[in-house]
Amino acid sequence: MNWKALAERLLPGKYPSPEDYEAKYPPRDLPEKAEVTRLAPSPTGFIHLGNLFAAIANERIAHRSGGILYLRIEDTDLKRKVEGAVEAVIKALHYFDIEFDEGAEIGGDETYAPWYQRQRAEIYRAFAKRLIEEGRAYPCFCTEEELAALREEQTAKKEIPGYYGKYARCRDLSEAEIYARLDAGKPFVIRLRSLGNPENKIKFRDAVKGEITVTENDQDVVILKSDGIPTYHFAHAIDDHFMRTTLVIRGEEWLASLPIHIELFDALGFARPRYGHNCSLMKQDGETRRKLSKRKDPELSLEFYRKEGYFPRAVKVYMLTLLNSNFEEWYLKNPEAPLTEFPFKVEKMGKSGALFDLDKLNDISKNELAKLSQEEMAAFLKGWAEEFGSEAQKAYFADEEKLLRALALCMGVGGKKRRKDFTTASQAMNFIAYFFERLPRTDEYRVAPGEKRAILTEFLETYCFADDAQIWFGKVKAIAGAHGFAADMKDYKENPQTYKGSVADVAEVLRIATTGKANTPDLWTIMQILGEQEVRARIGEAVNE
RNA sequence: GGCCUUGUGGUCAAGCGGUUAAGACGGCGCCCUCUCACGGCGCAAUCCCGGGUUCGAUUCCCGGCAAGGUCACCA
Repeated sequence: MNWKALAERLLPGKYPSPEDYEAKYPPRDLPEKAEVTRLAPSPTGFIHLGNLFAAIANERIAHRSGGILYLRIEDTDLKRKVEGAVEAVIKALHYFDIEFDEGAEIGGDETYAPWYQRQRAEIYRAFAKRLIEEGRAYPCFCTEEELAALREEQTAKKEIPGYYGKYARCRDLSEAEIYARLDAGKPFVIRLRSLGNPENKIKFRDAVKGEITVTENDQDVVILKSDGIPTYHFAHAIDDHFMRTTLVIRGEEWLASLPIHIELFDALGFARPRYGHNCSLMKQDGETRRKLSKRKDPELSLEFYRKEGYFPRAVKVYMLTLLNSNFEEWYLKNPEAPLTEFPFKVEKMGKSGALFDLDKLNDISKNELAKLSQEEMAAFLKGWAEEFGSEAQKAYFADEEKLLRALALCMGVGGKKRRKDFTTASQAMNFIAYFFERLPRTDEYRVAPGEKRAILTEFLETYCFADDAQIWFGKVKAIAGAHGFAADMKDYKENPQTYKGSVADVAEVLRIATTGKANTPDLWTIMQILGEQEVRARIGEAVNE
């Protein structure tokens, strides 16, 4: 077999040599321990938590080590392409403070460009041609139907499905057979001629899993599709070699194809990068759990968190607690430190998939929001309201002074005694809404309508808008006493039967009348912010309601 | 089914031959208290199973079992 001639027939023309490429994409000039990592999404435009999860790991590893994080777009499958997807990825990750050093739509060092695989067709073909010349790759003319039939046959016979060994029909086609098909214009793909034997086990050190065993590959995988575009496996080997990736952090779904990649790197004569296969985020699905999926879990898209108004740092903190088991402890000790100071370690990454826990995220969110200053909170809420809020919510920001007072006095925002009532911007907006609008009552009065009217009327008649909280509450107590409610809680608890209720019930009437809700922050403060006129108006309405 | 990975409370997990088996979330209870929230205190709850090795296994070995992943001209 004249492989050289066949290679020329299959991929005609002159291509640069491997040495040319080595010179064109030289090793990066970086400090010794620096890691080059990458994110290599396909441009579907859909990013979810799992992508963010991996992105944070890659980003931390690269930047903690003084290395590079780049963005490569795996657009070899046209069917997956969505317009504007790359920008969407960059924007979504930017929201979580993940910045690339180079890559698609980023630019940076042009040495390793282009970062779209479609634009790198030449290099893949050059190496495919090389493999054919060496007899390590060959054309395959099998049609999809033939392959499907083969798979069926193998499955029926309970054999391992795939294109390998005796099933690799095009593997040993004679020269005459090959040229006959070529002359007939039959389409073909290029396959790797695998030299592996699955009986052989390889010990492999994975950066996150540790020592693992892999089985040698024996599948003659497709490296160039019939349109001349590489498959993932082939593109991965070439790109990660020439983009000089040092550590490939990727989802563990890739572990199964690691044998292919090992053989490909060897066949190509490239030194392998190190690999770290991180576990995937899981979701409880009925009785079992499964990997988060794009199809089934739209609520786990990053967009969901933006819409709800989760604070980006909170999501990041949660991801970090799942990513590095010692992060949580570190964060407890260093609540104010920038996240970038955490000594992120690949080895500390979990080996088994964690169930996504919304309760935990919510807890973190509350705490993160409670750390914001008034200005930060206002800016965050405003940004959210502008994009996702109702007209009314946008309007809250018109009265900035009231907004800041409400935030500070009632929510404790900016102070040391913080409330943690809300986990998201949308909740926060609902929580402060009664400062700006007269909301329909959401809670029922517990006291009888007559009692309610009497209490509210007396509140309006007596001077109850004192600028001192103690005096104000003294008045409320007085009203309670006058109407047969216990003014003192201890009294009430000791002799509940002597009273109609307690001052708590009286306060609740006032609270519902002015805010519509039975549960709010300190009522006196709320009244101060609303102003006497507004309070009188609201209570006046409530009397006759 | 083959191959690979993983198995500590409901969840995330520390631990790596001898521990009262950390901590966090959630749950429950108590305290604080005009409601809620915050805060404080406390409680319940875990080493997948079976064999070894060992004076001693959650930790090491083997075998089960279970869960997850993967077996495309998709990534």
